[in-house]
This record gives sequence, C-alpha cells and structure tokens, in this order.
Amino acid sequence: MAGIKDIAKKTGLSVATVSRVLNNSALVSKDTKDKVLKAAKKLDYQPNLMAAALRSGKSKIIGVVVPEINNSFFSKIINGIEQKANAHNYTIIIAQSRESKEKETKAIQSLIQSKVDGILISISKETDDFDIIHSLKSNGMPIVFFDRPPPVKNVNEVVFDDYKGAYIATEHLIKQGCKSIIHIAGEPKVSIHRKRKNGFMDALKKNSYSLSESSIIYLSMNESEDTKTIQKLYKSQNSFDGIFAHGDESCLYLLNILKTIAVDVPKNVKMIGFGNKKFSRLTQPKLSTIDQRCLEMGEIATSRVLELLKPKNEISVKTKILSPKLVIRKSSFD
Amino acid sequence: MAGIKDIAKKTGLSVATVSRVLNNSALVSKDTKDKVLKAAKKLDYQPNLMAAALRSGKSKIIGVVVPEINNSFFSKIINGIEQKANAHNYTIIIAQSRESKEKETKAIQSLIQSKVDGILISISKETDDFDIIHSLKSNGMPIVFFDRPPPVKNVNEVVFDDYKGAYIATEHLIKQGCKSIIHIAGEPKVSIHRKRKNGFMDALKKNSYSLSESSIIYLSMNESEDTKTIQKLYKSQNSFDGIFAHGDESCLYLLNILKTIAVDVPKNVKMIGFGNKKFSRLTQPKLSTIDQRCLEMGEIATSRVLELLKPKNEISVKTKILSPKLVIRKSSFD
DNA sequence: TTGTATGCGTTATCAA
DNA sequence: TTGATAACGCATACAA
Repeated sequence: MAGIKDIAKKTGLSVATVSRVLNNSALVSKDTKDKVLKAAKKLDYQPNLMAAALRSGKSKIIGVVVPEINNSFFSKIINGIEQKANAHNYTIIIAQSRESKEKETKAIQSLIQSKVDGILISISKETDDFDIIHSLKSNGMPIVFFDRPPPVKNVNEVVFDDYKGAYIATEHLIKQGCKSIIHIAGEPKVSIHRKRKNGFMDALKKNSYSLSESSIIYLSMNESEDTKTIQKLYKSQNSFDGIFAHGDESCLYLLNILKTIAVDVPKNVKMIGFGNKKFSRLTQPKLSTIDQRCLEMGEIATSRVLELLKPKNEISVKTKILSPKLVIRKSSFD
Repeated sequence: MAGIKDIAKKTGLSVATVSRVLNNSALVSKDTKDKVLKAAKKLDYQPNLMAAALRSGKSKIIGVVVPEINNSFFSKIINGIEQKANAHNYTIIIAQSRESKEKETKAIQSLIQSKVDGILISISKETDDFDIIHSLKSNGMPIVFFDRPPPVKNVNEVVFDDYKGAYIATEHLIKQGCKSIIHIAGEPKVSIHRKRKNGFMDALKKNSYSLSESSIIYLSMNESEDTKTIQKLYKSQNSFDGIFAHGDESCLYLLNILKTIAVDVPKNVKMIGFGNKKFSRLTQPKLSTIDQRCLEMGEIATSRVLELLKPKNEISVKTKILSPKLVIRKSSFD
C-alpha cells in the first residue's frame, strides 16, 4: 500500500506531477502519465481520501440520515441514493436517528464533523424543533429532504403523494366493482396515515359512495378481538366487499383473518395494501398494493443534492412530489 | 462553526493547549480547561475529524461490508454493530456488495482509502477468490467476518449455527407430536440451505423417523403448481403433519397454500419457519420460527474488532458460533 | 502547566 | 510540462 510520495520516489518525478496525473489535470505529458500510472499499479497505490479532503475542502461524501435502516422503505431509498451517488463518484455515509430527536442531532453533527459535502435527510417522528435545520441552511450546507420534510420554508424536498396513493387505491377497488369499501387506518398521529385516510374518504365522496362510522377501522392487533370485530362487521348490514389497508402489514393481517372466517379473497372481498413490501408477493392471493417508488425517490434526492454541489448553482429551491404506482395483483382482481 | 485555531485566538491560549483540553489530556489547569470549553461552546466548535484522523493515524471509523442493506437479516446485524461501535465512540461506514465480487472488492478498497481502523464483513455469495482478504490480513488490517466467513484459515469470525437451528426446529415439531415431517428446502447452492437441510435430516434420523424422497420439497414458487403439489402430497399415503420451512418467507407462502386447501394450522399440520422476520407475527396463526440473534451477532463481531484495535493485543484468532433461539408461536403449538 | 514547531498525505500556487 | 513549497486542521514531541 503506497502513497503519492512513494510513486514520486519510484518514478523520479515530483509529488506535484504525480498528483496531477492521478487527478487528470491534463497538463502532463503522455510519457510521464504512463510512467506514473504504471508505478501506481505496481506499488498498489491507495489514495488517502482524508488527506485529499482536508486539502481540497471536498470530501466527495454525502451524508444520509434516516430514522431506521431496518425498514425496507428506507433501505430501498438508500439503494437509490447509493446508486446515484456512486455513479457520480460520491460515497455515502448512513446514520440512523431511530426516531429520536437527540440521536438525529448527533447524527447530523457527526456528518458535519466528517466533512460531508451534502446531506440527505428524512426527519425523525419525534423531532419538534428545527434549529439545527436552520443552522445547516444558514451555514450553506447543501441539504435535501426526502419522504419526511420539516415544516420549514424554502427547502429542497422529495416527497411521496400519500393522499393520491390512497385515492388511487380506493378508486381501483371501485372500478373492480366494490360497492362498500372500508379502510383499515393507521395511527392517526402519523401524518402519512392521516393523508391516506383522507385520500380514501375523498375518493369515496367523489364517487358518491356513502361513508359511515364503520368505514374506518382501527385494529387492536389482538388477533381474536380483531377477528370478532371483522366477522361481526362482515355479517352486519354494514358489510363490505372491499378493503383498503393503510399498509401491507395490516393487509396481510386482515387477509389471514378473512381466511379464518372463510371469506374468499378476491371473490367475496377485494383488498389492496400500501407499500409494496416483499412479502406481498408471497401471500395467496398475492396482494395488490401501492408502490412508493423508493428507488426513484433516492435517486431524485441525490441528483438534487449533486446539483447543489455544483459551483454555478443559483439558489433555486424545488419540491418534487412523486406519484404513486398502482400494483394490481390477485387480491383485488378476478 | 469554529476550529481549534479560533478557540486559541479567542482565549489567548496556544492551539496545543486547546487541543489538549479537547482531548482530555489531563495536563491542563482547571482554569484554562473551563475557559476553553466555554469558548468552544460559544463559537460552536466542530472538530474536523478528517484532520484529526490524518494526524493521529486513527479514524475511529469501522467499515462494514454487507451484501444487501435491504434485507432485515443484515440490517438487524448492522444495528447491533452500530450500537456497540457508538458506545465505544466509533462511527461506522456501511458499504454494499450486492452479492457481486467486483463491488465487494471496490467497497473494501473504498474503506481502506477512507482509512477505517477496522473492517467487518459478510462475504458476497459470488465471491470465489480471496486475494483481497489475504492482502488485508497481511497488511495487518483488523478484520472480523460475520455470518458468511471466507474459506480462509486463521480469521476471526462470528457465525450462526444453521445446522443446529434446523435440528432444534425439527425436534420441536417432533415434541409437538408430529409423526411425519417434511422440509421445504432452499436453493441447494447456498451453503446455509444445505446446513438447514442436514440439520433437518439428522434430527429425523436421531429420532428414528423415516425419511423418504417426498420428505424434502423444492417449491417452484408458482402458486397453482405448488398448491397442487402440496395438496396431492397431503392426500397421499406420504401425508404430513409437520413442516419445517427453510425460511419464514416460504413458511408464509405455505401457510397460505394450506389455508387454500382447507388444512388447519396448527390442528392438522404444525409448521415452523426460520429467521424470525417481522411479518411472522402478522399471520394467523402466528408463525413459530428460529431466531438468529442478529443483534448479538453484530455486537459480538464489533467487540471482537474493537479488541483487535487495542495496541496490546496478542494475535489470537477466534471463532464464535451463535446458537439458535427457538421462538414458539401458534403455528406449531396447540 | 503551557507554548513552539513539525508533520500526517494531499492539493494548489507560483515559479522555472 | 514540471518542481518546490505552502497550506488544510489537528496532535504530539520537545522545550520552556
């Protein structure tokens, strides 16, 4: 493992020239270039990125902060980020906030100290003050938010249209002939859950479907209890033939309950989830769902931060809203 | 955002003294210490980790290479790694090989160039030569393998006992009274799949259970085809009342098939999966499974590399084998 | 207890 | 086209 100095010694050139070759600084003769490259390979040259970053002021690293890596939604997005970043010769450093404001702040600080050139971040649920965001902005740190932007003006963000996703899912059930559709709702404190619920309700209204109290169900996640609830509802006059679940997880959960009480999916009831999780293809029937285009979200956010990194940039600010993709499988189609 | 120099200027002390305070080098008066700390806070001091690393030769970073981050097995392990590393004031950099030997090599190289102090790695499936591992070893890079060690002598490794996991799962079914157990096997090219199959077979032998050709099933993952296969087998004289699936995914898949052909789990057939995936708690009945103690694997591997980082270390080499944990839920128990 | 001076490996400026 | 040299921000050996 050699450095620039070793190559200089070996070739009899100066470190400056060697550095120029290694950075394609064009002002070198083909002869010396070849000589240097050959020596580099022979000596197993490994550039010291830290030294280069220190000197140049550019680390070629992008920092990524997500709530949780063990979450396929975020890890898919990270894949998009990594691909795009690598394609532009950038490396990424991933940090987790674990939905804690304190850890989030620490993570950001740590990225700053690691001299990342830019930051991509999805804000933790717990975070309620945004001082650090403001300080990042005023320090001129290139920063792009994805999926969960902060309530701060004039920021770059890439978000997913949860409302529309829910709307589309619901309309899909309507088109499949469902006459009475219920929504398995998520924890209302979470904003995306509220958006999905609203999308569901508006789709019903728009299509002149009636919306009763029993149209929105909050499950207890206690099996026998939920089974009773669903069975009772199914046999009541408020029965349903369509289900839009706020997530694939609850869709799976419900599918199992329906099987238990001998309701056939999709014959008797059609259902659709949200998230396009891996396991949604392993059920029988396979689950229809809404795909959030995670990979694209990561790619777009990265492209944006890469733009901000270019010296020429005018300080424009953009919000990109990703539209949902309907994934039709067996659970909503026959 | 200030540096060590700014603090020196502000306090009228030398950079050396400031540096000493910031590194707890003990040889400073309480007075100057207070002065420096106060100024540091006031000026919003952010250490330049790259400069410190360059000077000290220690980056306090551990590099982690995994095949895929979007895989709950690995991301759980990473959580264990991160926790342990952070607790010791180390940061981690995560790189993905995506099961490609080429990307794996690049990832390792990139970590070296980032001057990580040590490396944790789970080898990609595709990797078939181990030159880079040997060169890392001979360069004295502290390195610990987890889950998928390379076939190289004298390395530190933390692995999971897949054979034993399968054995325990099978014996569990036997204890639950199953008389005829089948195994849903995985792709035999993958070594852990072979180990699980062997554990299954040995558990049967040990308990004097007969093992026929139809005891080991390879699914096509074509729904209707697999449904027919299972239904036919279930109604044949080689019928079964216990299933050990090589993964939770195929366990879920099979559970759905059984429901479709009206076989009750766990009454008619008991089943157990492998991996303790999140969704295994969302099925009805909930899936029994084998937990691989991912968090511990990450923690142990990190502790090991941290030991190697201590100057005093004698070059001992250890293999740690993690035993499986049986998770009994409804699918194998009534 | 504190300060001076040097160097980590690289890039960038200036001169040749 | 190339070389000598300063500088990036910090840690540390040595001097005071």
